Amino acid sequence: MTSGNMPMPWLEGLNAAQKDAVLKTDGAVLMLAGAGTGKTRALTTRLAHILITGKAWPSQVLTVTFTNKAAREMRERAEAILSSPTEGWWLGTFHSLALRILRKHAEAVGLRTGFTILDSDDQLRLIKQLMDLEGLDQKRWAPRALLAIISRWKDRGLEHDKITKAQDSEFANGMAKNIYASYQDRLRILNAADFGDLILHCLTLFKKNPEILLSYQEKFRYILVDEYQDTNVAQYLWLRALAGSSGNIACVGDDDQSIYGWRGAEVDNILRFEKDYPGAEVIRLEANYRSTVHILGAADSIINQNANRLGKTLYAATKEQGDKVQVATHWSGEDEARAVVEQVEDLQRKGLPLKEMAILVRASFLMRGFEERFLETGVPYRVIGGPRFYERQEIRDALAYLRVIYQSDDDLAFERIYNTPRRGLGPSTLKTISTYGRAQNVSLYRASQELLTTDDLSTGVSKKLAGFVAQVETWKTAASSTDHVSLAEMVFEESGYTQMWQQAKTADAPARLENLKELLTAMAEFESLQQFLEHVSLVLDALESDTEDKVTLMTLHGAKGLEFKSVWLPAWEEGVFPSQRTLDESGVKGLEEERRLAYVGITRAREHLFISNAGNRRIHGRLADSIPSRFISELSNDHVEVQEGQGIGSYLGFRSIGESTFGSNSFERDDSYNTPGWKRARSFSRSGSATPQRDVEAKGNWMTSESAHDFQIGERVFHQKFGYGEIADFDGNKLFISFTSAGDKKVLASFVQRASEV
DNA sequence: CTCGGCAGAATTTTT
DNA sequence: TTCTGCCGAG
Repeated sequence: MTSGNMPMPWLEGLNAAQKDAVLKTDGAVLMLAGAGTGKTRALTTRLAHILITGKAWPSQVLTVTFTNKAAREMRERAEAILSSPTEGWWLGTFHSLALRILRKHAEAVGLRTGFTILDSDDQLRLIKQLMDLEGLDQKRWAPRALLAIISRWKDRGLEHDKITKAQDSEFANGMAKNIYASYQDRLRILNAADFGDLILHCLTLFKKNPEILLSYQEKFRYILVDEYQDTNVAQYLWLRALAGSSGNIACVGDDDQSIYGWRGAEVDNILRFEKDYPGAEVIRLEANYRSTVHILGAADSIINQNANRLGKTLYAATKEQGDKVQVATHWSGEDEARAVVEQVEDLQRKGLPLKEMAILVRASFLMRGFEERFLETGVPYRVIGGPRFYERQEIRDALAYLRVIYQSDDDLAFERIYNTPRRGLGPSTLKTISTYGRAQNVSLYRASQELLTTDDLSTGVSKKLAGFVAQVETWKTAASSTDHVSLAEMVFEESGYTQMWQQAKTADAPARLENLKELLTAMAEFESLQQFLEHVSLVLDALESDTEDKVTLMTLHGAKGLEFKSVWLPAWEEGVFPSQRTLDESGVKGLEEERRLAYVGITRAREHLFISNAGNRRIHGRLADSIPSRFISELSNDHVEVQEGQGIGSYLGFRSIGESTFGSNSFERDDSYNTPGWKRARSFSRSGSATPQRDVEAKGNWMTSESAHDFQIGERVFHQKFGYGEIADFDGNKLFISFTSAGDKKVLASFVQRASEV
């Protein structure tokens, strides 16, 4: 390299392995990067290095991530190093990059320009329609399961005509394959593609048009891939096609963090990298800059139980031994939540900010107990997860309106909104429209227009439908003379959609209105409605503020890539974690994936880690006995400390953690009136200052907090999470409220407001 | 067409 | 326990 003496300030602070990963730009490179080893930094620096040293132009480097968030982060870091904007770069998620290619060659794969992208909701509705058509009983065969089967086929790069007997599924006696075929037919007619198609269509495009593939192979002189362990077969083939034979491809991944096998990810892709790219360089990043010795030791003791791995040992970059991992057994799930929240408050008292703490659970139903406890004690928390922004009902409805205006033959969008808000048009009218449409081979919207000129509809229905069509026509006209944001505002208003939510008396209505506003903000960043619609389903993300000081509550899956100073991993019980269902469905392979999930959870912690289980847990409303997870016994004794004072004894089968005594049982329901949270809540309600609140609902006028004696028994009140209810009793600053849908709860007075004031 | 009441199911979900 | 989807009454 001629640049041997050139100063390279961007390499500063990297360790030897990281520098290696940056400097070996040519040929295939696999970076095996353990948790917390600075892989994103290495990858971004590599990208910057290629550009700064002039090895390629930005347009000649393909950088692939899995999430928008990761893409955004890489962009920001690259911008910081290069101090130049990254617009136009080929840096993005698999799906957005594939879409970018497809938009240029839509006709080559049987789509027309401006094709729409289906999300899971659209997909499911289509599947249901097709199952109806085939006369399949949806009680016997779950549409969701069928959709999953088809999606997995797509993940494996299989088109419907490639499904062999061996790959066919038991589903409805082999009907899955047929429905897959008709599903693809429908998509083509609708001029739509689902997420899987974005990759799959690219593969078809490359296969059928070698010259197009060649042009991309020549264009992309370097390829960089993040989270390689999560790629599915289709994505793997996509990358291989683009890398061509010369293949300057660098992939970063960690086989130990592969936790999306159930979604089609193939750990095999990473395991066989060296075979795919002969002469590939393998670089191991093993210096962990995140966690203490004990935490890494615990993580290692778990992941070591897996047989199928490339093998890599994380060592702590720090000498800091830190605290041992705290392991505790609780009587019940409620006790566990109580204990965890107490620990949270304890650490907060010692000066640790809440945003440095996280509770990571296996499944979202486990969150409830913690949420309730947080609400009761007044500890601010945020839930991460739940439906993605663009998957929310109100967002999808709003988008459907815009799609009907922009592309009136979008039948899925039409179906979605033609009776939302209620206009007295139901399934039977839809049936008439769609029968007509199918006969005349026109879209639902067109069919509606034509039907209005006939007398096939009753006068009442005809009038309502005519009103709706006329409205859409007005908006279409307005679209040419109004900017897209104002148009959207106008549509939401005139359609009565905003009003529908304003009048809704459900607890989440205010948040939904807030989301609609956020949607408008997001739209403003695009130049036109068309541009916005083309990208919205791939790019739109809820903006979450991580500046507020709140405890994070999320699933283990959601936590990948994040880190916190203190982490709690509750509900380590057989059947819950590892999940019984995974064990049943995927056996040892599933168990190993669960174990990797445990590994991911542990390695999120920088300084404090708490692992716990409960002997009794409410699952589906039923109280179930449970024994501690086998993962607890896999933790190395050297790095673990069994917490005294809240255990319930080893009779539950808590077998292998040394001979530690569990201390005396203390089942005392220690009253919650002494905790910092309660005191805080009390001062809040006096001063009326910021009150803890579930994040999504944090914007509203509820801040005018009340204290308990402002209320009367029997009064109707509103609570942001639980909705409407009636006050049954007081207790200090807490109210016992009987909620209409959420049942009886004890909540802080500062959380509720008079129903009449909502 | 709409609303209310009951039966049945119930992970994880980067796009 | 809690949500969804279906069926029957108004």
